[in-house]
Amino acid sequence: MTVSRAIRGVEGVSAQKRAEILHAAQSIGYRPNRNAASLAASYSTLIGISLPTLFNEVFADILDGMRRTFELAGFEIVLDNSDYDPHREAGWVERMLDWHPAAIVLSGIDHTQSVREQLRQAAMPTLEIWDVCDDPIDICVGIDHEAAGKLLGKHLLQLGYRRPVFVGVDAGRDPRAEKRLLGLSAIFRDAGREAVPVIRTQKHASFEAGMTGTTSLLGSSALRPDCICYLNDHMAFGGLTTCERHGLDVPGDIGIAGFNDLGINLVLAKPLTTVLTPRLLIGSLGAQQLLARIHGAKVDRCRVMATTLVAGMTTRQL
Amino acid sequence: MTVSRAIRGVEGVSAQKRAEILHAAQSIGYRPNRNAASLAASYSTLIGISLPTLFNEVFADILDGMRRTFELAGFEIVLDNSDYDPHREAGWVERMLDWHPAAIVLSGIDHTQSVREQLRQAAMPTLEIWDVCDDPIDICVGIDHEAAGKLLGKHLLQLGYRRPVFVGVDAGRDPRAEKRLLGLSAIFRDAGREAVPVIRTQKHASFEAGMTGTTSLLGSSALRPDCICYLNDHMAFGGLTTCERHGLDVPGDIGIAGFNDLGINLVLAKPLTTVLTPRLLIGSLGAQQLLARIHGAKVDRCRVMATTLVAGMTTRQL
DNA sequence: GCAATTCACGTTAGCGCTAACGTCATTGAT
DNA sequence: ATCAATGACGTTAGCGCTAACGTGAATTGC
Repeated sequence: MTVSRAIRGVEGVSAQKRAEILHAAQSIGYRPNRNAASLAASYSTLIGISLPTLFNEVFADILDGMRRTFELAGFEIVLDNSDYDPHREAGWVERMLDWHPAAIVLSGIDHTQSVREQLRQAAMPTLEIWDVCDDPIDICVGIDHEAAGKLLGKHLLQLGYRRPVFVGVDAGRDPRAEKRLLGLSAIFRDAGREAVPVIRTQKHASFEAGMTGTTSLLGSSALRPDCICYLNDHMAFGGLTTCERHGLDVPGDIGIAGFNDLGINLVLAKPLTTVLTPRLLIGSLGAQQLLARIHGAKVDRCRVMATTLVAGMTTRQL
Repeated sequence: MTVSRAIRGVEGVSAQKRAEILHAAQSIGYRPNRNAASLAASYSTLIGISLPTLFNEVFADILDGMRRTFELAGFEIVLDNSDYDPHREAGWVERMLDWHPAAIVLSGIDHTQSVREQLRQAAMPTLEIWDVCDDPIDICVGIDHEAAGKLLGKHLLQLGYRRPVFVGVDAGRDPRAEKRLLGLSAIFRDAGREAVPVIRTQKHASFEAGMTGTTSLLGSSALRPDCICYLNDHMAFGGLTTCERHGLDVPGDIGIAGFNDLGINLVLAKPLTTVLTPRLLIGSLGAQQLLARIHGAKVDRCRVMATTLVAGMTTRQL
């Protein structure tokens, strides 16, 4: 028992004895068994994190922001990729809970009812990250995606665009993108325009998906957009090169807008018009909030971070 | 005990009893405690994976390839980012072993001596992925980076390039890149040229790093390269736009080559000359080999995958 | 028809820790 | 001198599983 206390750094051991014990442990190569500790103490140093995908700078950024904070606090990260499938996520949450982790992090706020119930019933500290709502499972930190869509919409409207088209992925694959589309659409509807038409691709939101979506958009004679809004900057860049390949001048013939202000935007001759999202900040703030929550402190249930419009050179200048 | 058997699907329970037990478990919401199982059985369903970073399509691809295989086999992934620091990796391996995982996956073959010793002494199934050598800790699956560097070097030489410069990151930050540089350099040295000069940036291998490195390269009057080889395609693209911003025509004034054939290459008007690496394949094959190893099967200690030269439009045409 | 085998299921012990509660010496207040 | 408080360390029990070894009935072989 004294050894256990000494190793965990718990009070009740004299400095001399502690040094003695640590030295002995070192010399025989003793390592505590974390499974046994977890079992006996009913607390854990595992944090489960479910992300839709890692092929997306957004989640890599958010994860990086969290990782550093959790690591300093001595937690290990158990990762899952849900591939944007709520049922996969639900299955993972169930299995994850069998490990009795210290906390769970989920992407966004759209989860199956069973996930919500299980996490709440287990009184598991749970962080929903990247999207926000009034009634999170436990706490949430992210941005208001609908507002971000409106931010972009207002800017495009102000620049004189009237017939935007949105290029995204299959409905339901990315609920946040749908909310941004909703906000964008609302702005144009308020301005007396029709709802923003949508082109969807089956791929994930990659450079290639931007190309695929744009090719089918430009091939369809029905839509004659004056600007194209993409799910994110990578799709937008794929779209940009596709437009140019089709002989269209950007922004002369058509405007292009992305989302997130990803790393590529720093090196483009023609930087994308986009919306900057503070991903690293969301990650680190989220992790801090969650740690506080694990330690029983009272924290805000919901933290909404600001987004910033980035006026690039792929849309008209004011 | 019968319940334990029924739930694990182990032999020795009649079909009727099993159904009865599973039904009862379902109805009371019973979930097995994995910490207890791990403690009692001395086997685990955790697999620890250490990657240098997720801001790199390469490791996201490899992880994705592994993930699917491990998931089907019922394992959970505990992830670490070493930030290319062997000592961080070593610390994580030590802590990870305290969980008594089923296996460990490390990136590359360059690890601290203590990591090698600990893993070997624990007889831990260990996969070293993305780089290969004759004496892996346990098994390895990847590509021959030096050979890949030579592949690119031969191609550039054949195209008539004589004064290449390599743009990468700080020495030691990416041992694989150093090996590719070694191969590249060897080709030009064999052809009677000097060793390939190197420009290094302190950032990670991003679009921005390509820009930064290229800016300092073009600013230095000492080097007058006829082509620039980058650590990877993202850096190459950052370099490409930077060259063009400096008024250089690519490939007219200067050639540019990347590495990996990343997703962006699909949408570029001027596709990069690069070397295709089979990342997904490496990931899934590696995972399969590791699973076989976990189950005690004999597997090849080393599997080397082929790379393919991609002749793009950022270098002269033959 | 009886021992030997097989099968379904149960009992015991222990995996390596930690919470909770001893024990005993030391300290300090009265 | 007496007793309560404090601090350092030890003892006991149990976290929830599973390996290994019963047990007792049904089946098999000869």
